[in-house]
Amino acid sequence: MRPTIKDVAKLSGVSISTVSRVMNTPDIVSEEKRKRVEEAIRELGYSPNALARGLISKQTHTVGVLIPDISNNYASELVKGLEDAGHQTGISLIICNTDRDPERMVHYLEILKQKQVDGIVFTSEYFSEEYARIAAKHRVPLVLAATHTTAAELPTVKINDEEAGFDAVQYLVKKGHREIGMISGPKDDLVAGLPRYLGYERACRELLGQTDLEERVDYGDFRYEGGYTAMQRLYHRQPDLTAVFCASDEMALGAITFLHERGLRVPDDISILGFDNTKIAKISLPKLTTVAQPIYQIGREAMKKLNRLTAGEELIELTTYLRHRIIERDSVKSI
Amino acid sequence: MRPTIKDVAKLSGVSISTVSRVMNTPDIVSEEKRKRVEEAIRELGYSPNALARGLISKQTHTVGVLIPDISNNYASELVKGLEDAGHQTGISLIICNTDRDPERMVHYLEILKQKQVDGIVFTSEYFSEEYARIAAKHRVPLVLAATHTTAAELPTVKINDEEAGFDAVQYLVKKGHREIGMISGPKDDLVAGLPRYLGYERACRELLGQTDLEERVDYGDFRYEGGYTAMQRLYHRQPDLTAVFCASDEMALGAITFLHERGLRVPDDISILGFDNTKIAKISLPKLTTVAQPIYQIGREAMKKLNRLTAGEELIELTTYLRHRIIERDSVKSI
DNA sequence: GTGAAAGCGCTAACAA
DNA sequence: TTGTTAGCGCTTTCAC
Repeated sequence: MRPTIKDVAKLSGVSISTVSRVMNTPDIVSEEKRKRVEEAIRELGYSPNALARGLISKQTHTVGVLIPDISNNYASELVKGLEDAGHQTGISLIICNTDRDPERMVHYLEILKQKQVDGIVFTSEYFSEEYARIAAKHRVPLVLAATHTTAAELPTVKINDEEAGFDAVQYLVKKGHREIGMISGPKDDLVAGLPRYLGYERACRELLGQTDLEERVDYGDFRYEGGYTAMQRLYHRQPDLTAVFCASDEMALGAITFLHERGLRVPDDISILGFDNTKIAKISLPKLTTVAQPIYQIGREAMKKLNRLTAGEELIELTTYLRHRIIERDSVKSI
Repeated sequence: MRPTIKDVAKLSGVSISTVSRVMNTPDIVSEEKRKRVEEAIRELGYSPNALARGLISKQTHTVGVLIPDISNNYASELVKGLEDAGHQTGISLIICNTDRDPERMVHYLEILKQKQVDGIVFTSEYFSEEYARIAAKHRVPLVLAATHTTAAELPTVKINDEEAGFDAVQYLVKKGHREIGMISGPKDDLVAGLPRYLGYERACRELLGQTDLEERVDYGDFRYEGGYTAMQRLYHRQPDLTAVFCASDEMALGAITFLHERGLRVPDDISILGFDNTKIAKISLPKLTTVAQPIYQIGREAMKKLNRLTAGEELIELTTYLRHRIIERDSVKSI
C-alpha cells in the first residue's frame, strides 16, 4: 500500500490536519513541526491522493480534449499548444479521439463528466446542435479551438477563415495572377470549407470583377487524394488557370502530384497556394507557399481561455481571432 | 450542484446502496426498484462521480502516456493506437508531452502518481536509468512502446530495429545495389539510431562482404534539415553511391531535396530508402519507398499489454516484436 | 498553532 | 432483496 496522510502523521508525531497544512498552507505551521513533517514525507515517498483532494475541492486540474483525429498533423500541433499551456498552469489533458463519430463523442462527454474534468476543449470539427444540447446539460466550461458554431454562444479561438481566403487570393493577384482557381473543402463544412470559399469568391469579385466562378472551383476532402482528383477535374475544365488556391496543404500536394504527372511544373507552369502551413509544407518539393494558421498558438490561447473560465473570470472577448499570414516559399511565382 | 447518489436515492425512495447496486450489479436488484432508480437517474441526469469511485476501488481507468513530442507524425499515430485500444476497454489517456526534458518528465511522473493512474505508457525515447529508478519507486505498471531499455526488465512493444536495418539493405541488394550508403540517426540514440546502423553494417558485411563502412555513413537527427546536410556531406565524400538508406522518412526527404538541387534525380540517378512510413512518405515527390513500422499497431498492443498487467495477468512475453515491412513506392529502382 | 471531527460521493461488508 | 454503516484519503471548520 502507498503511504497516506495518516502514515505521515504517525511518523512525524502530528495530526493529519497538520500534515495537510504543511502541504497547503505551510506558513501557518510552526517551523519545527513543518520540518518534521517534510522529513517524514520524504522518507515515506508520500504524495497526496488527487482523487481524495478533488472529491473535496471540486477541482481536478484536468481538462478533456475532444479531437476528431489526433494522428493528423494539424491536430497534433494544436494538442501540443494545449498541452504546453496546460503544463504551465498545472493542468493535465485527457485526450479523446472522436473519429468524427457522434456516438463516440457523446460517450466521451459522459466519461469526462464522470471524471469531473474542470473543462473541455472542443477542436477542429463543427460543433453541432446536438453537441451543444448535451454540453449545456453538463454545465462544464467549454472552449472551441480552431472551429466555431452557430448552435450556441461559446468561447472560441480561431483564425478568420473568410479573411484568410480573401487574403490568399489577394496575394495571388499581387503576384500578377488573374486566372485563379480554387480547390475548396466541402461547402457543407462550416469550419474550413465554406468560409474559405466565400473569401475566395469575395476577392475574385472585389479585386478582379469576376463573378461566375463555378467552373473554376472544385472540391476535395482536405486530403491528398482529394486534391489530386480535384485538380484533375479542374485542369480538364480550365487548362488556362495560372494559379490554384487550395484549402489545405495536403490537397495542394495532391494537386502538384497530378500536375507533375501531366508534365506541368510548379510554379513555372502553374502556381499553387496551400493552406495550414503543416510540416509537409516545408519539406515538399517544391516547398509550399501557404496560408499559415498559428495552430500551436490557437492551442495555447484556447487553454488560457479555459483557465480564465474555470477561474470564474470575465472573458474579455467571446471569440478570439488569431492572425493568419502567408508564408512565401517556392510554389507560387510572379507573372 | 450536480446530483449525487443521495439525490437519486431520495427521488426513487430507496437507499443509496440500492442505487449503487443498480449501477454496478443490476441483476441483484428487484425489477421494480431497478426501474424506479433508472427513472430517477434519467430524470436528474445523474452520473456517478469517478473520483469517489476511484477512491474506493483503487482504479481510475486512466493511464498516463509519456511522449517526447506529440506534434510529431510518428508519435501522434502511436497515440491514436493507444487511444483506440483504450477506448475499447474504457481507459482514458492523460497525455504528457515531455519535450525530452528530464525535469518535465519527473514532474509528470509525480502528477500521474497523484492522479492514481492505473498505468503508464512510455514512448519513443530511451528509458534511462534515472527514469527506471523513479518509476520503480512509484510501483505503477509501466509499458514501453516503440522504445526499449537496458535499465530494467520492462514490458515492451516495438519492432526489431536491427533486423529492420538489415532487411532494408537486403532489399537494396536484391534491387542490384552494391554501393549503399546510410544516413543514420545518432549512434548514441539506442532506440532508432544505433540498432538500425548495426543492421546496416551487418547486412553490408554478410551480404556484400564489405567492412570499412565509415565513409559511407553520415548522421542526422531524424529531421528534414539533418537529412539534407548529411546527404550533402555524404555526396561530397561518396559521389558514386547508387542507394542511400535513411533512418527516417524526414531525413530521406531532406536527402532528396539536396540531390534535387544538385540536379540528381531520384530514383533514376540514385535510390533513396526511407524509414517509418509516415504520412509524408505517401505524398512526397517521388513517393517514398520505406521501411514501415506498424506504429498504430504498436500503440494498440502496448495498451493491451498494459491492460493485462493492471489486470494482474501473467505476460506471455516481456518484449513483443511487431513485424516491420518494406513498402515499395517510387524512390528506389532496380539496377 | 494544533487536533478532533465532519464530510466530499461512493462501495462493500454486515445485518436484517 | 434491501438498508445501515464504516471508511477510501483528504480538507476544513471548530474548539482549544
